[in-house]
Amino acid sequence: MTAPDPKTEPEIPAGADSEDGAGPDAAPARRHAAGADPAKRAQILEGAAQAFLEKGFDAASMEDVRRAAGVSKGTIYVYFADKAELFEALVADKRDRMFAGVVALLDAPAPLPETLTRFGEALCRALCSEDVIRAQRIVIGAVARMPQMGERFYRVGPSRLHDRLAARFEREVAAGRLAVPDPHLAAVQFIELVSAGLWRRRLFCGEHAPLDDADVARTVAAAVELMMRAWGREEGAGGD
Amino acid sequence: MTAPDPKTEPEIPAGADSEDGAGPDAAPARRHAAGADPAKRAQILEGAAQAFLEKGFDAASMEDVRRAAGVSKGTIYVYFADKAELFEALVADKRDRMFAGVVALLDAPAPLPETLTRFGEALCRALCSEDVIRAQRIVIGAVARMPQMGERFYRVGPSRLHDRLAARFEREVAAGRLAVPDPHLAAVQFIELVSAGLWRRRLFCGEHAPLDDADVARTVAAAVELMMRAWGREEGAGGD
DNA sequence: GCGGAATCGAACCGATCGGTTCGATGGGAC
DNA sequence: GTCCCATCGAACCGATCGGTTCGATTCCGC
Repeated sequence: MTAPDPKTEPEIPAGADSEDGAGPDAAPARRHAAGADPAKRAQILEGAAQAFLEKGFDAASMEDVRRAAGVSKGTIYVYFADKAELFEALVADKRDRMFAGVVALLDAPAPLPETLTRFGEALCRALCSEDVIRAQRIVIGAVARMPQMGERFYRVGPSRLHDRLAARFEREVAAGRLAVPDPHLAAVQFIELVSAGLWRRRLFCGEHAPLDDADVARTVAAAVELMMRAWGREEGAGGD
Repeated sequence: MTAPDPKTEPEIPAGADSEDGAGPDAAPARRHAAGADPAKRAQILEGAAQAFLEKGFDAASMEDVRRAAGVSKGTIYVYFADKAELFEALVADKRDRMFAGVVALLDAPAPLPETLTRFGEALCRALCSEDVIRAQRIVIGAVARMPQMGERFYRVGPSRLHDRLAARFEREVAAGRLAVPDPHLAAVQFIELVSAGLWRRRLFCGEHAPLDDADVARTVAAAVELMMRAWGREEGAGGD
């Protein structure tokens, strides 16, 4: 319960959690203290994901979570203090996993337009995927009651992306390949453009607004083109 | 589509509802059928706005609404079938009122950059204002349970703006003042850029991410500059 | 095989909520 | 003044939910 909790936000741990089903001999079945079995914890989180993503935070009852997770209700409360803490843990888990892959693409040595395209498509697909959209809806809907969660989500997600992309832009400017006057602002713009018209629509319309690969490709290509036309130095100033 | 729904969306009724407090002699106090008094209805909606915006859809109880509105609980259920219908009516009311003013700015006879700036700033301020942010959070959070509401919100709001701005772009292209190859896509992009980095941040971070006029001006100016540099024909191709 | 701890499972509690009911009230229409 | 009806207000109902309790069970460590 928000105690002198030592879990300082880990720097996006990429992938380092498989300890249950995968490794058959790594750490098969040690005895764990109450509420300290990572496999059990993951099992609960998985059930929570199913329940919350299907019904939302309020509508999903702890009974739903229990059923989906296949554990006893009491056990859940051994691992998590209450419903809110469980949900926050779930969000933190999925969030870190999601952004880890995307942000890495920014350091590719490829030319900027190519890197932007790859990065943009990955980001767009991630942000607009069904599960992530559902999760974001729930987080956004819960911001009023759990402000720190939304704030963290934004800081670890979009905000970090802004900074990393801005850094890449600055490198391009330094190399004389880009003429953007405000790299950070441009980064914010690009990240917005990458899902222009898609993310918001999916957020409000859900399954009634599906998106295919063509949508993503078209949107990202347009974003890259707009940026390069405006600020590119090598190939953006010509005709159409 | 998706339904032979007879209640075709009214074309944004602008302003045509004041019948209560304002006019002291217009229609002072006629006897109304049960559930047919516009003033009473507005009173309930006002209370609902207070309650829902403060606590959210689930957390706000009908008792909260009743208290804020200053009416009897039974009366509420004379005017609205249930909690969901009340909320939908509230959203429809605020939504129409909000977009009406913004969309009108697009038909101004001023030059494109000036029009875009005015339109963009008005839109950005509207979308990011405290109440609207709160309302959007609630709508988004409720999409899973009330899909048609989110869909309508998007269709009457952002989607309509896309179309209207695209039409303006097309006019500019026809007049030879703009070289954008896909006006609708550009419109989507511009509307996204207008609140780039502001709307999403406000949505997730709430009051911890306030925005002042300078933020709005800077963001919109950058959006206009980006679009005009990329596609403008008269003044965008020059230096920095 | 034994002891012990983690987990199970099912009942249980207090509180809240959406929605209903019904007699009292008060203000317009005549 | 009188009737009428929309509204009031307060109690009430059934259901759900978050969270707790506690004896039964299972399984690890030895």
